[in-house]
Amino acid sequence: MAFKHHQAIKVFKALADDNRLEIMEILMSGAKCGCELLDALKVGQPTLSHHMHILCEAGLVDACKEGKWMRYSLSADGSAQARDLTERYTLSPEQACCYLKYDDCE
Amino acid sequence: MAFKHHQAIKVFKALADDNRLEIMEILMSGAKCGCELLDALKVGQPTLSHHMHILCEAGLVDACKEGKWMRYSLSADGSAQARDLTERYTLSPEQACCYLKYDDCE
DNA sequence: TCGATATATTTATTCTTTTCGATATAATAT
DNA sequence: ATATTATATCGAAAAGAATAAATATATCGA
Repeated sequence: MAFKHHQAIKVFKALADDNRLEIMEILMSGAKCGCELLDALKVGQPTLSHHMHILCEAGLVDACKEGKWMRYSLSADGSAQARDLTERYTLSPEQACCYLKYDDCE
Repeated sequence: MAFKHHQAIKVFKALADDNRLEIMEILMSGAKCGCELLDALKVGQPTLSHHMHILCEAGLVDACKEGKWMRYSLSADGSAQARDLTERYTLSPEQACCYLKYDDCE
């Protein structure tokens, strides 16, 4: 990949899927293992594994092995990065007020 | 589409592409017409048109016709929504401090 | 050690997205 | 009117992502 906005794409892509957003929402109530997530979603086990991989690669989710289980939890760093990236690529409220809008537009 | 997280997906998908992030960045310096964007990117005109459609549908960009040109500008509302959505699906700093992390993890 | 459980990997399939070429529309200038 | 410029739409090709079935690995309990 020779993307100019490499990390941003990784994070936004990770968030651009229904199942993965559902996973993020579930993990907000606390860490979960794969089988708990599996119960909550309508996907097969290999598919879940794939989604978790993408969320972890993006840094949004931390995973650690606990015996037989994987313990998945939201990453504070990843969350902070996602917020930073969204701010970087959108208009801040301060910018917005100086941002002229033509009268005959909209 | 029967997505549970419909609007979030639309916004994150819109942001999950290198060319579109580049467009967002360019528009941060002020409104532009299509041909200006075309000069700055390495894509053909129909492709640019497609990307602008996606950004507009997501609400991130406003478009209005000015004679022969389209005038594209960042949307303050869309930007605010993108920030809200990112916050909704990630751990807030306040949550983070109450979010236990196991010692033997990481 | 053997069976059961949790997860990952591989492979193939399907669905979606990106891109381009060709063409259409619309405004402007000559 | 006609040519030119800016943009949109259509159709197809190519690339990428999501899913599932089959299989592999690793841990735990009997």
